[in-house]
Order: sequence, then structure tokens, then C-alpha cells
Amino acid sequence: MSSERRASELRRSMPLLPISTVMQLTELSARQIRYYEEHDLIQPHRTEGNRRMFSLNDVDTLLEIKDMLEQGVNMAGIKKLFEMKKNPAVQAAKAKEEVSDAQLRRIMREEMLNSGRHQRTSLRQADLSRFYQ
Amino acid sequence: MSSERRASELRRSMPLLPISTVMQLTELSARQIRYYEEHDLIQPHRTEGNRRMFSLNDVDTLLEIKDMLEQGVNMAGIKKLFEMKKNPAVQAAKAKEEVSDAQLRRIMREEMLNSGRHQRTSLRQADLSRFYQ
DNA sequence: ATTCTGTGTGAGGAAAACTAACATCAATAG
DNA sequence: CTATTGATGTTAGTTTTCCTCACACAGAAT
Repeated sequence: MSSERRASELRRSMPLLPISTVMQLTELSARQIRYYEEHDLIQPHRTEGNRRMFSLNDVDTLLEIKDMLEQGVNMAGIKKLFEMKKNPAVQAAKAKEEVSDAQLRRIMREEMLNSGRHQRTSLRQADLSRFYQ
Repeated sequence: MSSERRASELRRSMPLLPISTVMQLTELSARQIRYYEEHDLIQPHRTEGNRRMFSLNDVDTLLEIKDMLEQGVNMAGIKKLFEMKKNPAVQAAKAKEEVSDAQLRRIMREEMLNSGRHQRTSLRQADLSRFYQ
């Protein structure tokens, strides 16, 4: 009944990684990573000495951001999509899997119109529906 | 069919963590971690700039080392135990789970006597059999 | 034609990590 | 009992990594 401590028990939200590691894992530049933080898409921890420390969740988020950018979505669009992900209506729909693509698109459109009174056109760059199956 | 990249796919042998993170994860001092490396119990990677980068496997190994030290095994004993772990005979026995405690102890004793012609007494500090159940 | 967006780059400064050396204190050996 | 060894602490001096801030720039949007 010896030690039960294991590195595999790591919480995905634990701040473990310096920016250099995250750069390698995501193939993003430090500039890009900091820019996305500036736009509040990630909130890495800070050490006492003000160094950013990233979690595995942060890495996943950055990979999603990279993906969307590569597909032509701009920052504003990504922000909206992330907000939407937190939306209880969307989450419930996704969880129950009782939505068709069309329905999900409608939910998303409503949410966008609802919260996007400003810069209404900012999402036109790409078809967002691609990002939810 | 979007991105399949995930931080959860991380190989446990990937060098991800700086020493500060490993210190927190293991509650070991930098001095201790470097000392164990000096004694070849871990082999962390190095960045281009000579910084140590640790894998999750390294963290696990360090936790094992800590465990053994706390139970009174000295470095020499830990080295032997780690060598034993790599021993095909022991591995096979463990894998097949067809060994009793007594049998495993005998295998280990033989291995110790075999490879430990020098400093035969260095392991006396603690009962090694505790470390294999 | 001008503004906005996302990213590159460089300067200057601070934090974190490195090696090497010496200090310490308990356990072991002689 | 004294001397040695083993594991760790501490400190000094250096190098690397990361930080912020500022300016540059190309392509897209207005």
C-alpha cells in the first residue's frame, strides 16, 4: 500500500508550464500567446515573479484558437464562440445531443444577435457553424 | 472533423516542466533534485540554454525517490532498486503476478548479492522488501 | 486612402536557473 | 570518541528566459 502519488493525477487546470513549453506544444509565438491573453481568451497564472504559467487546459484553448484563426475566424469571432460555449442553453443542447445542425446554428445566431449589438459584422469572415458539428 | 490535437495526448516522457514546477509537484528542493540527477536517478532534458526540463515520468521517479528516502533507504539502495526494476526477471515475475512476497524477496536478494559485491552493507538501513508488495 | 488587426522585432530590466564552492549535521566507520 | 561520509542548505557570480513597452508592417476592412 505504498505511495499513491502520481504525476498522472495532475489537474488539467494546474499551472505547470512556462511559455517556452507552450510555444513548442502549440507552435505559436510568445507574441501570439500574449496577444490572446491580452484579449482575454486565456488567463494563465503568474508566478510570484510575474512569469506566466500555463495549464493543460490553456494549451487546449490555444490549440483551438490556432485552429479557428487558421480557418479564417478573427479574434472577435473566437471570443463570441468561447462565450457561446459557456452559454447554458448551448451546453445543455450539446449535452443532450438533441439538436440538429440547423437548430444549433439558430441558437448560436440568436445568441450572437443578442450579445453582439456592436460590431455586428465582425464575424462574417468565416462560417462559424463549422466549429460546432 | 475539426482539430484532434489535445494536450491530453502528451507523452509522459516529453520534457515539459521547469525545475520550479517540479519542486512544487514533489516538494523537493532544487538542490535535492539536482543531487538525484547527479547520481543518475533521473536524466532530465536540457534546453539549448542548458536549463533542465522534466517529464512527467521524471516527476514520478522523483516521488518514488522521495518515498524511499523518507522510509530510510539511502541513495545506494535506491539505485539498486531502480536497477532491479529494469531486470527482466523481476519484470516478468511482476507482470505474470505469479510470485509470492517470499519469492520476490528471494529474487531481489539474489540480484543484490550478484551485482553488489562492493558496499555489501549499504542497503542495511531499511528493509527493501517493503518496496515491492 | 485611411484605419484596424494580428504579428514581428528590439531594447532594457527582472526573475529564474545554472555551476561551483563551502557549510552543516546526523549516521557510520575506525 | 574522533574522523569520515552522505544528503542537504546556502551563497556568489553568471547566463538564460521571460517580462513590458514601443514601434513597424502587411493585409483586411471601412
